[in-house]
Amino acid sequence: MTGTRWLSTDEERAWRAVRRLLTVVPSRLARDLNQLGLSTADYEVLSTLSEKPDRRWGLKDFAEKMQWSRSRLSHHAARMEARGLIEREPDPSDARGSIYHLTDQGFEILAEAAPGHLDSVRGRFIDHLSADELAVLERISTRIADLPD
Amino acid sequence: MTGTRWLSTDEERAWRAVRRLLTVVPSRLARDLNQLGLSTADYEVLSTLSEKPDRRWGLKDFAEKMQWSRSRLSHHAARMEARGLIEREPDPSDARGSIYHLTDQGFEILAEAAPGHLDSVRGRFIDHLSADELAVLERISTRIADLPD
DNA sequence: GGATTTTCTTTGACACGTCAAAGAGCGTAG
DNA sequence: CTACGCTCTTTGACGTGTCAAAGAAAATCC
Repeated sequence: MTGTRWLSTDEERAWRAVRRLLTVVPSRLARDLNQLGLSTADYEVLSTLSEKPDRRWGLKDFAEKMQWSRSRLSHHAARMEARGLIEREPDPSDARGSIYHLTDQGFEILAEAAPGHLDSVRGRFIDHLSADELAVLERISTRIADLPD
Repeated sequence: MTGTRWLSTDEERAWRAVRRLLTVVPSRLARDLNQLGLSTADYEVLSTLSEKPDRRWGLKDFAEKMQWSRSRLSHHAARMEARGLIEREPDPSDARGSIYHLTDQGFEILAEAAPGHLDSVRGRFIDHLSADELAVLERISTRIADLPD
């Protein structure tokens, strides 16, 4: 064991607060989104797909872009396909590959859910921060997230 | 639909960064903890239990304290009991109730994992923030988490 | 060109969380 | 004291994520 330094009182209090943030924000956004008929994961898949000009994506790159494991994406895509939100076709240029694309229905559902989700992000997060705070938060977030894995 | 305001460029960039923080930090801490043989949930249960002087807690209050659903805690406790980390007994004062307490093994395992987890929190988060930043972050986190559900 | 290794997606088994329902005891109103 | 409603914990079904292994096609090496 390395020489462990315990947390100071300030650090401890701050860490407890941050831990709460880390649970509470995602769970509230998820709840709001559920009322629109989508899980957070669904929403991410749909919006990531829709950001690509042609709205199609091979699993490998798609998973990488989303920072998901391929297995996770494959599982989730299977479920979304069953619901008619996306479709898979074999990749003509590589017979091992699968290509995912949005169905019209998937696109519509995303379009319906997006404004509500945006309100949710505002109402549960962004609108409660000053521009300065948001800037600090972005710097911190980027720095931490960019640490080596 | 309410008059939806889209995100400004700054807000959008900041929100993307924060979203990344929200996924990446918990997942790294979870990974570190897994290597010590515990899930994040396990660790929370053990440490919450151990913080109580007598190390015993009835499910209802325990769940409330942890902000977990009773069902979730009951399920998770069943799994942890099977692993010998905690035990349940009937509540003598209310025959519907269940009382949870740490086993010696559970306490030992927590004691072994705690320093490593602490290093992890430092190395993946706290040590990369100045005292000022940590203070801002605590204020923000508290404010956001305390919003009405 | 044929064998071997690598890459890619899917599948299966399992741990986890949620929601709804079941099962049992408590509390109270009459 | 009995019947009703309320509260408590557990259970079951299901959607989800992870990890390991299977199955198939490419790429590489001789």
